[in-house]
Amino acid sequence: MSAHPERKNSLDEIPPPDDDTPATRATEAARRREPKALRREQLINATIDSLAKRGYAATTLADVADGAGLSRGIVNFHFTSKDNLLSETIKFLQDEYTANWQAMVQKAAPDTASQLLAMVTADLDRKICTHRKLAAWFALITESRSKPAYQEMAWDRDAKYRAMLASICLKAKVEGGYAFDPQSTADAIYAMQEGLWLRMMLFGRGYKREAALGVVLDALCTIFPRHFAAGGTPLAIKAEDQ
Amino acid sequence: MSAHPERKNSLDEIPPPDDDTPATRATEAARRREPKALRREQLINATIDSLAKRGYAATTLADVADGAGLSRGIVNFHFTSKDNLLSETIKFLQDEYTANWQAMVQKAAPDTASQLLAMVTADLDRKICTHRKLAAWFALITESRSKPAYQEMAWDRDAKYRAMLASICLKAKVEGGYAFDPQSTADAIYAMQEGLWLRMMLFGRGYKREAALGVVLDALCTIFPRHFAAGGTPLAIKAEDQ
DNA sequence: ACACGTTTGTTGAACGTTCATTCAATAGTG
DNA sequence: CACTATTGAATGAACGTTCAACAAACGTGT
Repeated sequence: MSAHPERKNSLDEIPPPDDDTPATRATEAARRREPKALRREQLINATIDSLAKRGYAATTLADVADGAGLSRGIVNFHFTSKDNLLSETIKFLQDEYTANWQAMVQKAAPDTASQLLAMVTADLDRKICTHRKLAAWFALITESRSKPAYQEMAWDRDAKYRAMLASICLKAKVEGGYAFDPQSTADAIYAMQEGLWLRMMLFGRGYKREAALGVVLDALCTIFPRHFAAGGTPLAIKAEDQ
Repeated sequence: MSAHPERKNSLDEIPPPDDDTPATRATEAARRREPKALRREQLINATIDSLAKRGYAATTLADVADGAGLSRGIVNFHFTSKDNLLSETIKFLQDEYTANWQAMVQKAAPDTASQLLAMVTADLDRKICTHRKLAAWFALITESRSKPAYQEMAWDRDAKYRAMLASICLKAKVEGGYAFDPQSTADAIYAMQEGLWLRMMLFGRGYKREAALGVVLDALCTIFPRHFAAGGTPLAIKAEDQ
């Protein structure tokens, strides 16, 4: 009855639990049974796709709905308004970002160099540092002038990351006897990473994750020469001198 | 006859040559005599204002015209289309940016430290690093996904700056006996500056030019310890060792 | 098991608004 | 009188939102 051929959302699609009706996967019926949260995530993903492909200005609800393989009115049912959809999208991206680096730092070894390396590589992680996610994030954050809610979220995200980075830089300074100011150094590193994000976003196929990673690792070597070996970036754990 | 009270363009307004009619500055008549290029610049300035204040999505031709104190159809007369107006605006910003750092580098002393300092402070110059210009630039550049012309301009701008910065880093490396890779270091510095731009754009009143300048100078001290003294950033010109 | 009303998710057409663009009319200039 | 710059109303397209209709799933009583 409907004209939607198939839903073709981007990757990270979770196959539904496959509960009953094992036969031909009655698509229409199975789709309807998916929980509300899944449908919301599907629409957010379609929004990210649209933002990345067409930019903020050209992202329409019709395009989002088409991208998700659903009909026109669907977004207003799940998100009540376009503004709200975009708010939830930026929230999704920020939450994913913060959760990712926090998890990576927790998983890393407790020594200073490892912690620093974890924070810095988290930003360039495969999961976070996709072209579409970067493009969507910049498209949204750039419009934050007119949306105070965005700005607040961005500030929050920033504050958490900066504080953590600064505390690690302080530890490194004590251990390595460096002369730098910890907060200033943390700001410099953080700014460098956002600048590399911008480059990756702008020049997609011309500046890849690996290139950015190389720049970051080189920078760590020159800033923390007693914590990182010159070559690639094996970390020389410091413990002998105080 | 018209309802436009006064034109209230932002700063850098060039007062018209004030040629004849010395009396009360017959506004309407004087305005009409201004050359075409001036009117175009006026409209571009109004566009930057609108982009900064309302964001890309909410920037309309009506708003630009109002900002310039002119009527609705005026933009299409001078720029034929909105797309073209935005193209010319981003071109204006990029040209101003490139001309500024090139002039500052040329004016600076020829030693490595001075050249480096000139390049780096040019980005944070009063003339370039205005909140409205940053906001407008990000708004436009972020939408470059859908506009290949923007991307090409951005690539050009980047290439010039990066090449110059890399060549200076190479000189510094030879002079100072540093271990870093020159291109990688140049990329790191450049990325850091764009990241600081982003912060300034996002947190307007919460992160000022002076703060960013401090971060950059500190970074120069740690990266080029033989070229920059630790305290503020007086540059210790290197000439004695080879 | 089955029938039936309720709830929930979904659709697509309709509405009203906003906006870029066009253009005929007008005013200023040489 | 040409010519150029400017105006403001008209046009038509695009978009967000609303809503009546529909369909599937669930609950209840039998």
